[in-house]
Amino acid sequence: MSAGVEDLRRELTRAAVSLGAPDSIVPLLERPRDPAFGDWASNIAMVLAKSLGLKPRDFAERLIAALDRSAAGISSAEIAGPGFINFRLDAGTVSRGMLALLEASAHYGRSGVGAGRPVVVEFVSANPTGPLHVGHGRQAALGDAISSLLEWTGWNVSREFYYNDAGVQIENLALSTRARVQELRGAALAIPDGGYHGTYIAEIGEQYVAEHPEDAAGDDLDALRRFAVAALRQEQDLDLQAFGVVFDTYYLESSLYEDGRVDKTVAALIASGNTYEKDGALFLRTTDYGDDQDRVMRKSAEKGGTFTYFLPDVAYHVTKWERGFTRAINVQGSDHHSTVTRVRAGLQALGVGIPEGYPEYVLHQLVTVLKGGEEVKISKRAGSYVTVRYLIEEVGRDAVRYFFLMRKGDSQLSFDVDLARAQNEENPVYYIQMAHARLAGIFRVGEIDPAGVTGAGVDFGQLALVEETELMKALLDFPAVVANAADALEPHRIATYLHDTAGRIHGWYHKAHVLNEPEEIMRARLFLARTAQLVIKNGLALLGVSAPDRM
RNA sequence: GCGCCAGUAGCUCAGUCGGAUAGAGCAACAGCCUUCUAAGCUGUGGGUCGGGGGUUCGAUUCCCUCCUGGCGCGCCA
Repeated sequence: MSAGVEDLRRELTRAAVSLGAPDSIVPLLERPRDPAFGDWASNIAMVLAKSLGLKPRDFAERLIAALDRSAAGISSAEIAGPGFINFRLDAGTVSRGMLALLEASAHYGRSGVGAGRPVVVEFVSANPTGPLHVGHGRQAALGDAISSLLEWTGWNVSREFYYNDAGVQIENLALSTRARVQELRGAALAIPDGGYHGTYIAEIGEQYVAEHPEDAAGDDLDALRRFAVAALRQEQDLDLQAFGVVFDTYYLESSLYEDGRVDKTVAALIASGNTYEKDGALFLRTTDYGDDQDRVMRKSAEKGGTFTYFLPDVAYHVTKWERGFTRAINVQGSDHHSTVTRVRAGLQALGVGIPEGYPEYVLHQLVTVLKGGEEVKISKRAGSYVTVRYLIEEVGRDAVRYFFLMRKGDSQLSFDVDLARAQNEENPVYYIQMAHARLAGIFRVGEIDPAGVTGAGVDFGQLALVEETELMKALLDFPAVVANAADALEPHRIATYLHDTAGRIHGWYHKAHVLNEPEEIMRARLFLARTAQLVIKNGLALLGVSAPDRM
């Protein structure tokens, strides 16, 4: 956590408890809006005063009297307004924190609350029926950043991609490919209902014929299916590569059928007594677990007698648990939010000890794409949609990543392609990268090795500008920001923090010259430049965005 | 009809466990380059935090209700 703050929190707790507060009290410490108030503020006196039968300001006074300032690492504590207590950290606390920052360097911001426990983060999980579209892009950026946040807070993360390579949609893919193959031979195009109309299917059809001259008519549906799936998987892999996202595992839906897990799961659910048959179909009593209606697991014979999608989904999540992932996070589009209750219900119905909130879900709102001032409809059927690859080629990987991460997942996102392209010079990601590049420029021009900067001999008294003290405070906040963002599974907090911190760096850079200043000043400012650079670089790394030394 | 998400400056959005004068970028206006990157900095203007009620020392934040928008509610996946 932020250097000094935990000491202050601990000492504040001790003092409050000694005055009669409950042991469980955790004082809230926050940055005052106005830095003139101090470094940290607490409302603890207002929270506790009533239950202790005191006026807030009176209680605050006793609390301050009970504080051991040196243990708390503060130089002053003042009562303000209705009963806030404003604290100022002593100089030693700040300088120790800054030295610890440099010491940690590339590791600064990491913490160990995860204690090496395993967590599986599932994201993208696109069906192999087309290239990745802009919605997958948001999910890829979000899932990867959440994974990084968890890694930075000590979790043992596995990034997983679930492939729906079984079932109706793959059958439709095979049939659509066959229709294209037959079209090549002069037949009228006959794409089935629920099939795929995109022109990329035609390209796959051409490749198939070229590589399978023995089946120029497309009679072998099995071979067509395998070929099309392989081709689209490769396309998606290339998309992910271009985006810089690497998965640890790919889990195939088809394997759940092959190894009997689907059948086993049905049997277990029936044995649990949570199912019933109606109109020839097998239902699971999901209403017992909060769903608004019971769901079909296996269709009636007249509908084919096959399983609905959600059964293999349950079987799949059982494997996550059995593979030792006591924590599982699914990143999905909000259009799938109805599956949340269902999957959890299925896992609970099995009664195998999986906790109620398993898996956790991060749902993001959908992305609309604007182009030429008009919304581009994302439709696989019509074959018209904006791909991840296109966005990357247009505005670059860093900008795409940052755009997808700068907003809360709960907010709808409208990605204006023209604007993103035209915005090249006013893009927030460049603003942040520029802060890093400017700092790197100081070392380059001064011919100083940034890695050689040490805290030795730095006189922190030289860093007395408001821009400098405020920047140091921001830098010392970074670990707490990372921890909070990881806890909330909200990478946009890192983006917001970086933008704010970059602004402080630009302001400082403009005001405080570094090179060719008197020795003491230059040494202190080089130290600040180096530490600020590290924080920006670490933060951008968390988001999967590069931190160039020169722009 | 029911469920989930959202509604904050002209636009796009932040706002942590309820705190002090609600913030940033873009857009607008006025300034700043012989010194480490002007992809930058400084300043100005701009708000019924969707409406109404409630809880309390205090509500953008919590509760209720209504309005608006997106998504979902299938023996599709």
